Amino acid sequence: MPRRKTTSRMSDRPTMRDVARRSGTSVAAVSRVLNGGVVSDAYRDRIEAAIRDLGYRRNDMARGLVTGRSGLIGVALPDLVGPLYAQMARGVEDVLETRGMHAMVVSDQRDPNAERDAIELLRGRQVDALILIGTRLGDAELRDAAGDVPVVLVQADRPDGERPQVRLDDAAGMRAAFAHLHALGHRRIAHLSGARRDGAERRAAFEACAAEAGLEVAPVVPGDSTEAGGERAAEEVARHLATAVACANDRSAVGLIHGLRARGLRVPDDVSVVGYDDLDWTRYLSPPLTTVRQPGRWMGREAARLALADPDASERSHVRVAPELIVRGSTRAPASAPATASTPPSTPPGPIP
Amino acid sequence: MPRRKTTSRMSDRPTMRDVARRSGTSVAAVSRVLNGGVVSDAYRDRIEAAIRDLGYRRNDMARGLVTGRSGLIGVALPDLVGPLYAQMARGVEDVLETRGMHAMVVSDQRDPNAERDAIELLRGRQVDALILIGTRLGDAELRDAAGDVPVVLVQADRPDGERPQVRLDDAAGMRAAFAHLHALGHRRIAHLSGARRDGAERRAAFEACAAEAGLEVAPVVPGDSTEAGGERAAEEVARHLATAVACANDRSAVGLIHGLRARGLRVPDDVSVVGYDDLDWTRYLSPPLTTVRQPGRWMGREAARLALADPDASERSHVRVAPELIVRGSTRAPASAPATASTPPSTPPGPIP
DNA sequence: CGAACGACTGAAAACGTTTACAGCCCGTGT
DNA sequence: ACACGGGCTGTAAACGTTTTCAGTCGTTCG
Repeated sequence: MPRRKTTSRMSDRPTMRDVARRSGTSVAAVSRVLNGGVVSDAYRDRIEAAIRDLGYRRNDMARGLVTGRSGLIGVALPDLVGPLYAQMARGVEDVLETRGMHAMVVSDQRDPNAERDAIELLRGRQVDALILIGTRLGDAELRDAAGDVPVVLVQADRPDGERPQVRLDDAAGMRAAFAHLHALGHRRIAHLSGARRDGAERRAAFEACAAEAGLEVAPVVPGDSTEAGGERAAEEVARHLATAVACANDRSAVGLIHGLRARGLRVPDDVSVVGYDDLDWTRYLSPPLTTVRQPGRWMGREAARLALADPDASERSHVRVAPELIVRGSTRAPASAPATASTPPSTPPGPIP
Repeated sequence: MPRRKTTSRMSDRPTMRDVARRSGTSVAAVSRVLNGGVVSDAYRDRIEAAIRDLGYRRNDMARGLVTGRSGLIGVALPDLVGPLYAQMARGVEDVLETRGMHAMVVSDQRDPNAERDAIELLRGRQVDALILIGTRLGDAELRDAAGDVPVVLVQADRPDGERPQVRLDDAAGMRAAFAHLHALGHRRIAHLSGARRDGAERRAAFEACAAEAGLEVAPVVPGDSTEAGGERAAEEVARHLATAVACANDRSAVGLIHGLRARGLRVPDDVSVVGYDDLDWTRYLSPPLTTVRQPGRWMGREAARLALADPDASERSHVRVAPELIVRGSTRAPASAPATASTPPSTPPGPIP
């Protein structure tokens, strides 16, 4: 039996044609009802009724084909499971939602080649803009992969001056952590570094702070961004007799605390530890972790705003987000040199007796 | 200046027409090269060269429009930020990736109305199937919202016998937790219940276990799924003099431990606590949490497999995933009645010095 | 009273693909 | 020599929308 040509093949989903026929009008009228064009009330009623009766839903692919836009923003991130990235994605959704748009999220599993594929995929779907989180692609590769689609970079590996982008002010975060420790009276402060990925700036800031404060002992002990790496680092931290450690991230801070404990060192009694990231569960550790909060959701929001902004508008397109120090239980004054002052939020240099 | 009609308007992205012209062939030939049809080698070479030169990318919207399929599986989940859901999403991606398909993930923020919208959106994008994680929609609502798109349910609130679905065997998980506690020698075991959402089955299983074991004291103390709820529950747990608590989820278990500690009760010395979920950080608590692991990623994989399966194939479409008990440091034998036997499942009896 | 105007309406042309179909060319079997 | 078949190729018709443009019809102004 030949298919009736009056109805579409894909599972007989009704089309605007069907709606038009049932309501005795035309597809143009239906389109106008759907998109808020001008239609008489009588028409509108009849068409809306037909839409309900038929259970009609618009086919966004066809729509996108003719309008040349998809209402989609592509988000490529290294990993859906990392809480920070997920929060960013959510931030993006927050603002898209208010514009009737949506995010298409794909994770590239930290593989630079997969990242290119992800962008490819997103472009095929005609996304209206791309938000690249933690991209490893350089300027040229990016131009090549993204073509003419507007791109917003979030925490890019190699910042590209030209493109809109949002970055965490990692230096400021590390300065806050260091200042907190210093104000508590610590003078032997170590840094547990992270993966090159986002650890470089934090490490540089730490070294700058240490130099500025004139610390004689400020070892940088290498870690990756894992608990295991932190645990391994405990040995070296202990060897340096550091009384405080500013870590490049929470995960290695947690590992470090375990390693320290395994060596009979207590936190914060013997060693103070401050993390970086504020993974949402670190407050439930004992002691609760003092750490630097990365406002992931907010960064996602900013990124979305940039992606939606008119590229010609002369708005500033580089957003630098300031992290916030969250003081909890893993830091205190060293036994040897008691605290002199509590740390005010952003740490003007406290008086030293 | 009128636009040349030979080129498309949207940012002058090249089309198959352009490729055909440049290579002196036809769009059909180009399409065949792209989709692995039959073409002579000479043609293939010329066309591939043109594709490279022009930087042509296929427009998946146009393609989807004619083929009636999108290569997309829609995933609706309550919240991207919850680690379990994110893991499920990742599991889905795992298997789609191998089929050259992709997931379109939208989070409905736990709101049943937003969930309907999400499904609507996904349908508009012509997803080839829908994976609904933790849906609250009932059978009828679902039929209405999803129409003829194949649907796979994951951890649905109200299981719908007809549709393919994957569920965690919550009863088995709770039985494992209970058995572990009981084998350690605990006889006053409490249950900290969770939100109705996914707590009902766990609670029922607990009560069944308690009855079967003939426990005289087995209070169920109400909690929600938050740390705060767990903390509040500590009071009542203490009042019942329970020596062990099987919780409906990790978050409230963590809160409970805090609350217990605030009352001077130590874990596991005075009270053993087992969680449920195995959030990936609970191993870093002190003590590390004994808990029941939900294999989120694996569930996601199963769901994707079901979504891709031929609906007519007489495969079994109900998958029940068994959780695994992870024994760590938050449980031990009660002081009053030392352990009689170790728990068979995952704890080989370690030598006791 | 005629004409111009305004508010609505519908036909039809895109949009960039896939695919059925018909055509071409060349080699082969009879 | 002719028919036939097979391997490639191009034309054109969908797919379901949006949008332009030319109407239609009543109303209002001059």
